[in-house]
Amino acid sequence: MPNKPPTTPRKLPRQDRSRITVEAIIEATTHILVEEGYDKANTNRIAERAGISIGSLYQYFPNKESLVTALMEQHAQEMVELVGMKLERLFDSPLEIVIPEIITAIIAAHAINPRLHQVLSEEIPYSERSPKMQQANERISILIRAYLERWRDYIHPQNIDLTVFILSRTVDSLCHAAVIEQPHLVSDSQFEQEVSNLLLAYLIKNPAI
Amino acid sequence: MPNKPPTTPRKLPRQDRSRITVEAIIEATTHILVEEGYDKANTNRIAERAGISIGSLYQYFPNKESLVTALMEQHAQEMVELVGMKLERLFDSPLEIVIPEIITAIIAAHAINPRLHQVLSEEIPYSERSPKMQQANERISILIRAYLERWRDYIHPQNIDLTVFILSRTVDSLCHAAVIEQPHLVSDSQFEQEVSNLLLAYLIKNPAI
Amino acid sequence: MPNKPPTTPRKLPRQDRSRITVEAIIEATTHILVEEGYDKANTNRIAERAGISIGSLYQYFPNKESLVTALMEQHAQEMVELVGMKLERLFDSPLEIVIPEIITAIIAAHAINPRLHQVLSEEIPYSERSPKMQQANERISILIRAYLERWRDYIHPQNIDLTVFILSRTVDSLCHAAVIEQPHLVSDSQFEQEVSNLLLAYLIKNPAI
Amino acid sequence: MPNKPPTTPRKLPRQDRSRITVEAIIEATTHILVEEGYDKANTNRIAERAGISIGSLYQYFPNKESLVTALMEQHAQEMVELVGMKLERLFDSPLEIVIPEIITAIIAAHAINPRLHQVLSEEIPYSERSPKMQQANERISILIRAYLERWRDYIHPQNIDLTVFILSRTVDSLCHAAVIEQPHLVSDSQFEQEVSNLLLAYLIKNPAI
DNA sequence: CATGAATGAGTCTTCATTCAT
DNA sequence: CATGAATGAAGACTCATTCAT
Repeated sequence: MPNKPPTTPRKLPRQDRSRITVEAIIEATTHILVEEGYDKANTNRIAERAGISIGSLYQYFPNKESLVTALMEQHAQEMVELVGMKLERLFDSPLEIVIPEIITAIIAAHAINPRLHQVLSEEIPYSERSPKMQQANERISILIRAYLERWRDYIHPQNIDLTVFILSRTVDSLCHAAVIEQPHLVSDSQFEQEVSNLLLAYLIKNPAI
Repeated sequence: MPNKPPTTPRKLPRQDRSRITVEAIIEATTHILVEEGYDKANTNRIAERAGISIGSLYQYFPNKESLVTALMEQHAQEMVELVGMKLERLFDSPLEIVIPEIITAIIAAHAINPRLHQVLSEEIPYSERSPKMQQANERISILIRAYLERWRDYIHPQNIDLTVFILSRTVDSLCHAAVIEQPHLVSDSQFEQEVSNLLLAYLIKNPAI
Repeated sequence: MPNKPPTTPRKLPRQDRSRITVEAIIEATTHILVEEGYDKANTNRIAERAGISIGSLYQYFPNKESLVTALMEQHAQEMVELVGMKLERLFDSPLEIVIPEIITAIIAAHAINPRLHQVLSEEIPYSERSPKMQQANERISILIRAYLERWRDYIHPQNIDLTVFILSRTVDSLCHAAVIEQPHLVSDSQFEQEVSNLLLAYLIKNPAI
Repeated sequence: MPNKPPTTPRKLPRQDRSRITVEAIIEATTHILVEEGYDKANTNRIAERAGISIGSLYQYFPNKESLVTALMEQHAQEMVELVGMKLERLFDSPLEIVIPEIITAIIAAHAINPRLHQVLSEEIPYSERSPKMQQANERISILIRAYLERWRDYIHPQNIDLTVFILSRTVDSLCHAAVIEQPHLVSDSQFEQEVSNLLLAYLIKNPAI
């Protein structure tokens, strides 16, 4: 296997001017990705859109891939923080409270820039998923797992790892698909209600629905 | 908007030799896509792998996109047939029978060539999803809908369209993710059991689980 | 060590048209190298000069380096043939005959396109010397060695390997430097005479000069 | 012809700090050239290695070429001094003493940093040879010439200019090639002996070898 | 209808050099 | 005088597509 080029940003911006540049690059990458899609996007246009020279772009990002990676990691980080914050605050709240809250939050997160999420999750080759993203997903799994352990007595399925997998995948894919394919569902509390029902019916021992 | 190039094959192969050529091209496309991924794949290599000249490839497919589209449509068609066959045969069987059967079948379909399914669903730009695929998905939805209507009295959720959406998405994404990320789950009947539980618990009125 | 890109031509030209193209590329490379030097030379200009598109150039040569390598190997091959032919024909002639003949021939070879030889030997990074060139030099050494063994009884120095090294280096560097730095020497039989004297005085046992 | 940029250092370092900086730059250039070769070397990395900013580098050297030129001139100067010192001290010593001494000294000079000498003599485009270097070579020729004149009566070849050319080229190329291609020869007094024999046999009238 | 040589627009990336701070 | 962010021309190389044979 050839040693892959790095995807970590080249240098961390110290001065204010640089930080502005890096932000402009990220913003431009987002914009171009949203407007053109992954494989029509090109670094020259990104630089142009960012209002900087192509050389400056390469001062901060070693290659095209690293631009996308930065965006994906940023998104993954936001998701970790979102779920983390919710679960921390609601650690002692029962499933009936937590599940709808998280669904609402994740839909909201996806709805901020649906097209970007779509490009990021549907068009980026799997090979560009960075270790940092794996870690982010890992951390989310750990958070969910801890919560499920806390409420184990009230939960029907016994294989916790499998449950974590099913939960996280189901929520993510349904929220994603809703935002992309059925945007009208997003503003519809019925959708959130039904997804909650799906998960609660599965999870809860002796459900009283 | 620039008038997009066609994605339908240029001519239907009437003669045997042509059909063989087309099949070779499809096979080669599959192979290259699996080995290299979407954006490392190129038409010259596909032609080479198919054992024909690049010129001949363009005799049958007007452009690169149409190759991928053909593959995706073929796959979509297989899925329609799969679900269609199951539901037709099991139209009068209750959910407890149908759901596990379909899950098993879909997992099996994904497991035939997991990497191909991955490339097809994760790396192909959305713009290349053809109308035919939409129709295929549509038809699956119609089949599921019909089945759910048939068993409406035993089903808890009332918004059938929404239920179809949730069902199809959940099954597809879980099976897909299982095959790709947790291949060990595939040969594990527990996984199928749990996915069935997830859906049955949601769907069935007064479940007796 | 990263796996270096290949320097062998991509495909051997089968059709006449292709052979003409390859020849045009070689000619253009020579021309550009002579006119601009190694690091001002660029593939786009070479293609332009060859009257073909840049794409065609890359059909036959996988990268810039391979263009130069082809030229160097061609030159090395010519040198092997030159020395080989001379030594074969003159294998049984004494040093007093062979040395001047070879010097004359090598000067003539260098004088055909002095600037090209200069660029090839002075500006090409050592790293681009291909195995084939090593072999060519090796073969020349073997030829010289065989000749020296044949005439061993008349030769003063005893360490043949060292003598081969000294001989080949001296002839090559003097002829090269003469053609480049003192072109007026080239048409001057005195120069050849003196170089011959240098080597003969060294080699011949009990010289009668 | 475009007016070529200057290759002389921008300002002579009067203050100590400046001289240290210039030396650091030269050292860094040497290091990068040795490690990376001429055309992988770049000014940013040289500045970094020198521990200064790229801006400061351009304070002392007007362009990349001038860095290399400074190095080459330094090297040429060393060679002049080396040969000058030897010939001055040994001006009245006969060839049998002088030739081996010079060969030993030149091999030693090449052996200090073989890779640097290689890069300097094999990879630097001819266009970057500065007038100062020509002068240095000129001065060496003058020194050798003076010595040969002094011992003219004992020397066989009559054309002194040609002899100077042959001598200097032969010594330089053999020492260079030995150090680069046959490093094992360097520590071998036999090599020096043979090169001496080569030259002495040529030069000395009625040799008594 | 097959071939495959040819095309060239398009893309990533480098690096010598400048100049505002 | 030092800094290092910014510049952008330039160059290597790819690949979908065409078309003469």
